[in-house]
Amino acid sequence: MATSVTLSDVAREAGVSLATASRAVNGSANRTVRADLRERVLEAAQRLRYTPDANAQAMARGRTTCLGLVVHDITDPYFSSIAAGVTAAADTAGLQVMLSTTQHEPDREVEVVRLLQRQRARAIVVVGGRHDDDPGNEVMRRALADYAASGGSAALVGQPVLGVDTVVVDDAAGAADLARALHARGYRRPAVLAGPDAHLTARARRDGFTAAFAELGAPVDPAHVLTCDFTHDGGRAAMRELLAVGADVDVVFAVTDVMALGALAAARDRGVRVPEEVALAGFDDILTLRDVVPGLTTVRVPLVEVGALVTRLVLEPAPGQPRVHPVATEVVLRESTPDRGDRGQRSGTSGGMP
Amino acid sequence: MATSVTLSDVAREAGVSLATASRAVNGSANRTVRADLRERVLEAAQRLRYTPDANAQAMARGRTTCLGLVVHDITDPYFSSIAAGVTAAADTAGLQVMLSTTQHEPDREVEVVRLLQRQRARAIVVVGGRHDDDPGNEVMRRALADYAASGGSAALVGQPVLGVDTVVVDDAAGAADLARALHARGYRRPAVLAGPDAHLTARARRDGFTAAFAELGAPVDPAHVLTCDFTHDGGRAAMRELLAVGADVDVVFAVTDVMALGALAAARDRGVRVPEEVALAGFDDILTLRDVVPGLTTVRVPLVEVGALVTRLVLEPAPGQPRVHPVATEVVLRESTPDRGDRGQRSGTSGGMP
DNA sequence: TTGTAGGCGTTATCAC
DNA sequence: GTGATAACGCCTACAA
Repeated sequence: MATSVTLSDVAREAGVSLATASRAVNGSANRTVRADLRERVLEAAQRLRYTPDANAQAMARGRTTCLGLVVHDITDPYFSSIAAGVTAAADTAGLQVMLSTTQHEPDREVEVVRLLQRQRARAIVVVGGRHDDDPGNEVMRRALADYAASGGSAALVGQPVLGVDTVVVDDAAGAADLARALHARGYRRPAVLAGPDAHLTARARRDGFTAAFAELGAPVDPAHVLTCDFTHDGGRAAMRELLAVGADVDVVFAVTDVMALGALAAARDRGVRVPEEVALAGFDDILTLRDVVPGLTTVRVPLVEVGALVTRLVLEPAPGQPRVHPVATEVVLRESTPDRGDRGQRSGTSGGMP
Repeated sequence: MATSVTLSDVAREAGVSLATASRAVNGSANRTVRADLRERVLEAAQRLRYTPDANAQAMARGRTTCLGLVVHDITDPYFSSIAAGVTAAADTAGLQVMLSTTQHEPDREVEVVRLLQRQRARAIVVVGGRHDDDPGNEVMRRALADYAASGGSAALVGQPVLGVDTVVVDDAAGAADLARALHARGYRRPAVLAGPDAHLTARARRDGFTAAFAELGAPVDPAHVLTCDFTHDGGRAAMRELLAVGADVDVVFAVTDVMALGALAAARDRGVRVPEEVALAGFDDILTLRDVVPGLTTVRVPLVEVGALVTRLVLEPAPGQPRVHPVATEVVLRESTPDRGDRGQRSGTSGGMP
């Protein structure tokens, strides 16, 4: 920085030693400063417009006030809500949040952890479901282990496969609850926009959903479980596919709200009305969609709380085994899945898709 | 951090001096290192799992690789889209983003700028419309000036009243375009959920809208211009008020999409159907709403681009007067404001959805 | 090309 | 309670 006032300047101006100035500006641990001296120092600091250099403090103290946050895509309401929880909790703890986005690229995620380690972030929060690929996870696990070895602590929102404390949303149970609720509303021919097969969150939601429907005696047609990207466009593509083949389906479950939005777009493109011709449900209960009419049936995940929780977790690291903190969900029924009433029989002119 | 490998360790391990190690790890400007030596150093670094300390580098070099980003609320799609643009551009420039949220509190905004200055952020991007209160702006202006004096550069997305480079969305023109489009669709009795009176963005949108309607010979009833918070709940409260008095209105313009969502919630609460009983339009064209059915008529602001733009701007500071970079908008007509057809004259409509 | 040494701004450990 | 002074980890003239 061009010309910045240092603590030495302040000390000189106040006529005290550097040490005293330091103690006055940031109350030292045990040492204390005489009131009048501190007054003088503070005045001098103000007069000179002194601003402490956090980098220098970090060096001297051996720790920064930075917390790293890793998400895939900050425009995704899922991540931005969690991010809000993280920033709030970090703020409470007096930490700044360093935000990194990975654009859904695993390599980039590892890279970003390394970057955060360079910054000597005091803690790292990684958000995002893991994939079922050992080599990929292994790289990430290694990066986090390196980071931990350097003294930082990390935590994850996802699945406990990285050797760090993890907040785990009970996706399977939530999806099963949703399935039962839809069944109760009379749906019998569900389809699933399932996301990537290897994505553990997607898989848990898909499996929880299909298992519950099977248990209810209305097994999901395997042909109606569509793999796709875990994104808006993924949902859109899968829905388009579903519509293209004219699948006989009365409700579509997209494993995230954002994917459900993509599905909605596909339906619109094809002129298929939701929920009149086909019902739709998502997962997450993202904020922006809460007031849309017709409302999207979904499974609420307390995203902001999850963010705050994982942050508190990472800031009070526990020795020993990585902890797992489960988070419950709640089904939210809205207009996108109206009651079919007649328990599975088609009513009116349409019930399936074209 | 607990036990971290330093460059000295690497140098010793490689049998070279600290200086050589430094030059090998980060290719020094002019000095170059013999190939075999560099190889040895890099190997040693790898073996020891050396990670450069960005804080130490920042001290030695006199500049960090941090860019500060200040937004009101990261869960708001408006801000998160801009944030995405900022992080992308920052990443391109090799910078990390430090995210701070103000929760709509002006004091907090100033505080956050100071925090960023402590961190010696290389640049600061502030996002958010200004208020029409000189004292408040003066404090912020002062904080940014202090920051600039310390060698950083700042830029703003909002109105050019802070003495820094500013990206200015042409809100008035966008709102006027919207008004004309609505008029062309036959709307004659508009209401405005206007946000805070002192909020310059809100005001520009409101005034652009009302001026255009007045020009078209259908002036907005002043009683139908409602002041409210610049938030979801603000829109909701205002809409509730509007509905409570049974205002004679055929279209409601909320000055942001998020406020329009609040309005939608209020309508739903009261059992008023949109757009059958009253049409609704917003501003921003936030991502999440693009595929909702019925679509929300709005004015598109290229948010991600705005974020990238302001970041590029702040990273190539120009001497002299603060620059102003205007950004144009585009009306997007959707189903929330169907053509009234039978009313008044028609002119060609723009945009629109399938 | 390589090494030496001073300095970046602060904290912390000592004596006093 | 206060003040020198040695770290902290790295970069960079400057000297060799």
